[in-house]
Amino acid sequence: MKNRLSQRQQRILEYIQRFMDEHQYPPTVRDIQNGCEVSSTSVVDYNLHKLQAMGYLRREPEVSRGIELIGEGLKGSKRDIQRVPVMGSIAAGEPLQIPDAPSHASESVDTIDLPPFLTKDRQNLFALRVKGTSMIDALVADGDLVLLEPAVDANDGEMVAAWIDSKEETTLKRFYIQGDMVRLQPENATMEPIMVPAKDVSVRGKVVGVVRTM
Amino acid sequence: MKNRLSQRQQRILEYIQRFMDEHQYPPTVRDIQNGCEVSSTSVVDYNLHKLQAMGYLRREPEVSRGIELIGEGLKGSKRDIQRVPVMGSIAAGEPLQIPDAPSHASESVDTIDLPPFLTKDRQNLFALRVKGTSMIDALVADGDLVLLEPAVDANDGEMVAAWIDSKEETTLKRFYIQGDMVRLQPENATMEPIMVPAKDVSVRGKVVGVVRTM
DNA sequence: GTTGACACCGTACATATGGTCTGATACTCT
DNA sequence: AGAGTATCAGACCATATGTACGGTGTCAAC
Repeated sequence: MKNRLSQRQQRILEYIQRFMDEHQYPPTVRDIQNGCEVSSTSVVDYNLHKLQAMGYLRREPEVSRGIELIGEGLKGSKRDIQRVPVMGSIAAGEPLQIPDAPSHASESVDTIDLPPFLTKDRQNLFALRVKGTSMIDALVADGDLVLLEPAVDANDGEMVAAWIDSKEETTLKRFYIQGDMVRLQPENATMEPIMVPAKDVSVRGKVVGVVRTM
Repeated sequence: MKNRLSQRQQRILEYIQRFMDEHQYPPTVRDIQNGCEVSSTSVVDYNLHKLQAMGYLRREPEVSRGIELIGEGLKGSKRDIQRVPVMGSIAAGEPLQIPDAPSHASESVDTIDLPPFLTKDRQNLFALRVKGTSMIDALVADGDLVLLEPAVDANDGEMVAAWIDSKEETTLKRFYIQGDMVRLQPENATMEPIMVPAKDVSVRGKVVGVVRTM
């Protein structure tokens, strides 16, 4: 299976995206035919099969307009939004559950929908509501929503959500390795850094975004 | 025209929302018929006409699945996202155009899509990219995206984008009225407030959100 | 009672639409 | 050149789907 899009497939894909931005529903095979200057429905059908095989879209057989863009096919589309869970609050010292296996069973958690300019291809994001002012100097305020990408590791200076064994809590801090210790640095002049053995701390996620509403 | 939804119309509306969240396309009249336990397609058609007249949705005649949710009908739907223009940068002193009449003609501007948890019913929002550190102490950093609601007025202490006649520029500051003067207060210890006559300053928008990506 | 508006039902119909078949054309590879 | 593959054109069919039309029961107004 060739993995590159032919010019025609590219055009069809863009047409579908454009169509779905304008209307709230997908185009028909014949819409695509006209919109992309194809002379036959069968050609469209043929290429849609190809696009489906390449994972750009899914089709519901026998269903008019039964086209769903998925994966790569969503890029650039208005509809490329991710629903991410708000896992609770952080820095208030409460234990925090992190989605390991996608715990989609628990419908109870809040979710928010994020547009692509916030997610930027990252997968399995989750969000936390910040409690407290420990990161105030890093421009993260009480009540802000921080967006995290799951991670088990971090580079010096990155802002992470980290689990501290001894305290049995997850906290939002900057991460620095110092020998076999880890320094968790709050960004608040009135607070002291936390030093813990590297083996007693585990990174849960890196902060990739901050959102504040007023 | 009655303006309340009947129980059946309520149910149909919710069904359409649910259907469009699950699939990427709207339901057919018969989907609705089954999903809402209606015994006839014509009843669905009848109620869809009603919903359309009440402004909950739009229908494209003769088009299968030609249902678009609009206005109130979008509430609670995953698709309730607003596309807002990024009008440029602010606080760097460049003149800044603000959308008065919807200048949708200018396709050149960047846009971002905002989910409902950020927009919260507000209309005609626009965004600006922050240049500089004048609001650093208000936790707005260089490079942040601020979300603004058009306004011609502000209360003391609100963060606004304001046009200053004498300087011919728009700037992001906190807004305070002092007699017939206006104090535009930067939130940066190294910067001085700007005092201008009230008649020479016009508020363009209030900040309603801040977004930062890393 | 009669009327009329309203919500609902059952059905029939036209067409919008996806799928398929047949064959043709271009391109690669041997 | 010949085999093989990818692509395309046009026609055709089955069905998915929007819509029209006639009819029923209810309820309030007159």
